[in-house]
Amino acid sequence: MSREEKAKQTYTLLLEAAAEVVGRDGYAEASIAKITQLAGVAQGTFYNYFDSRQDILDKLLPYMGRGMLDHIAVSLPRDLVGPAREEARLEAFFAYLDQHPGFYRILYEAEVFAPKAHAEHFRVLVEGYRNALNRAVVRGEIEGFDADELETVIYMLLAARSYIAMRYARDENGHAGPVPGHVIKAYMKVLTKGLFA
Amino acid sequence: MSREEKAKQTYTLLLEAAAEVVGRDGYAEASIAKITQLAGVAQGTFYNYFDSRQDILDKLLPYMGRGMLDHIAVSLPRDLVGPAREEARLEAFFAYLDQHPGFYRILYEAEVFAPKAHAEHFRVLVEGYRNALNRAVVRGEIEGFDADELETVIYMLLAARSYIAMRYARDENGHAGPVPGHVIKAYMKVLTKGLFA
Amino acid sequence: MSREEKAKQTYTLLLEAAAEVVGRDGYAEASIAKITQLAGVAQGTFYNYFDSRQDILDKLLPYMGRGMLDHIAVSLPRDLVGPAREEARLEAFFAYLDQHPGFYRILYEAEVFAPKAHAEHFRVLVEGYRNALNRAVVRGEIEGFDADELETVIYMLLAARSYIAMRYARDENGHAGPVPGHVIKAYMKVLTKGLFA
Amino acid sequence: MSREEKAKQTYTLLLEAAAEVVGRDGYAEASIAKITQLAGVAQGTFYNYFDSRQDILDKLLPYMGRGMLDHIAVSLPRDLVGPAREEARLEAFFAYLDQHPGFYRILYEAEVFAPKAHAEHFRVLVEGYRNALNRAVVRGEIEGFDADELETVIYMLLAARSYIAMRYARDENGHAGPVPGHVIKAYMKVLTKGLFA
DNA sequence: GATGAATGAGTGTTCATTCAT
DNA sequence: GATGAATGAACACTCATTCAT
Repeated sequence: MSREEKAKQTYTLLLEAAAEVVGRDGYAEASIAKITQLAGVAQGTFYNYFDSRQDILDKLLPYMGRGMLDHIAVSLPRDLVGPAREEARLEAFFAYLDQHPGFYRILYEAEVFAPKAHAEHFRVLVEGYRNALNRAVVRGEIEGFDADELETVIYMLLAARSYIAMRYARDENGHAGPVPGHVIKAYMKVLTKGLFA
Repeated sequence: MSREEKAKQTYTLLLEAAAEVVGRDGYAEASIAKITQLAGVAQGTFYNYFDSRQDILDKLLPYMGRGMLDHIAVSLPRDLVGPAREEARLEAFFAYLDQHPGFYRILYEAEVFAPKAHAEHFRVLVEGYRNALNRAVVRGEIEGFDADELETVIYMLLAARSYIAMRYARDENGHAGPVPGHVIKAYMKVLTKGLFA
Repeated sequence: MSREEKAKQTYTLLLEAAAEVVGRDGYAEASIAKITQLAGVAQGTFYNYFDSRQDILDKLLPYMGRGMLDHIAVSLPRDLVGPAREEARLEAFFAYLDQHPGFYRILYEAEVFAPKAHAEHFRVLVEGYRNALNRAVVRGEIEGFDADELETVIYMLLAARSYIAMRYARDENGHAGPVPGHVIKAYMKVLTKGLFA
Repeated sequence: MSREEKAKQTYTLLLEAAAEVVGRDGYAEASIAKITQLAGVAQGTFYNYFDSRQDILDKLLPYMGRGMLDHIAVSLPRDLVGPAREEARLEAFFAYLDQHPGFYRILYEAEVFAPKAHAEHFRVLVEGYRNALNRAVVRGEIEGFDADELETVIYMLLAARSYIAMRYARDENGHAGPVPGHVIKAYMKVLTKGLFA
């Protein structure tokens, strides 16, 4: 392995270690000592790759977030449209959560501990969703919402994801797990016919 | 003032000070030194009223949450029903937020820093909502959702509140402010007719 | 001992400890750990009395400098005038140095490690000297130097003190000691008749 | 360029870089990282030329000091004698300082950070001065000082140089500059007729 | 019950030095 | 000989908690 490759590897090693520590203990408890010990390098090595503790915390969500978006993009069948497409999107999100149990804390604590990264993550997320919904509008699946209103809807969808994950995708120990079917069903009912009949 | 009254007063003083500090600086930055200084008592005094720093953090959300629920209950016209009742609930929530700018941080950071209190707060919130929605079911305003599904809907409603507050109820400095009308409109459209036509 | 007295005592204890450590090891090697250990208090206690490491370093020279000036003032016979007064001043300085072996390092490293304190110390020193020389001018002991030139002379006198101390008042281990008589004699010869006959 | 020449060049490159860094930031802030970066070599390369950080710091003053002495020797007109020769020496020193703004810090911080080099530098300086003054004695320009006393005078002259440089040869930002004429005049008056008339 | 000085474990960060490539 | 990543000891500083007054 060349020097450059090894450096890249150490960088990733540290990032993965940080992801595990933050996912397990939260940002507040993620000390450099824990991260470097888990990565199997000396504390000083950390500072060859990151400027500060905050620096790696800021890079954590972009790193994981990219993975999540890729997963969802890949999981979504190309030809699926309408409400079914939205349902698939939600299930892909929960599937990713199931495979990456730490992602929930990394994502939702970021508002507090890595606000810039959190804001950027949301910007990207909202932008992607905006394009998806606009295509649905063009296809005639969505009617009667102007652009501003659609943005609010996007926040409602992201919000629902997050709270459903908080309530249903974790057992009493905070570990990840699958989401019951009736949850998805309720979500889809609201999106297709509203709450008030 | 009797000894007991004075003690009660100091207790409340500390709680209010903690609320202000946490609302302004967040849980992580809320040191005993800051809280006691704002309350105008010595650091040692703190430990006559609370077991530990975590103790007061755990009591903060119940204390504030009660205030919020009272505000909403009082604000809701008794005879309002149907979607209009839900709309009034949402606006009462934002009105409370506008008057208590620190509440957003206290509430949403609690998941990280006072998880027990956060869980209990949600239990109470969900319970209240469940009763409200069940009454709507009895009135025939909501149809086709079983009990489990209704719980999911409740989480979606709470989620929407929270994310809308995060996105629309704070200016770029994190200060509170009113929510634009089109946001409420979008929220109500989803609840009354869904997203997909 | 009252609380206040004890606090004052701890403050002085820390200052004395710092003086000893800096005098022995220099500013650069004066760690909080060394200072607090010598003072017999916990590391955290230090920060109840000083804002930072730099803070105590900045206070060291004023604290010691005051002692030195007092010593010289007290040592100088009131009625001594002319060159003999200057000779007595020099010897009083060396006597102080002999009793406070750490003072040399504290004073001369201050230019690097506590520049503000060093500048202020010199300001006070120069001011005092200016008054002394002006009185000698009035007495007719000094002639032919204008105010600007007198200031330069003061710097030459302070310089001589310092370099003589560096060369003659310390043994090979840096410990203090008395200054040989011929040194004083040479100093006085230059001041009374110059170098070039 | 031969291997040996290239090695010599790298050695000098490092020394010059160290001189610039120490002159600008002081010994305490002169890290290997800064020095090697300025020299344009890797950190590891440093240790092919110097044993340690202290090693290069110890070699800095001898390297610069030689330059200063050469400058003074070259500047001094051969046939100048008496007080005028001493005056020329002082002005040559300040001229060197003006051209090498970093030299002041390198020289005067050396007592703290490179004590061996500082002592050796003084030894050389004093030796040179001793020869100069002895020649003046032989020429009959100086009278009434024995050998020991002359050494003290030398220290007084070096001291005056240094303090005058500290006070008059630097602006408020620590940058170098010329010395006012009245300073030289006062210096010469003391040397030719003493302070006390 | 109120006080506030004392405590000490814990943290992020720096940097001279080493050594495999 | 040149490289630069890895090392780990050292340091200043914070803060929840205790306890004698």
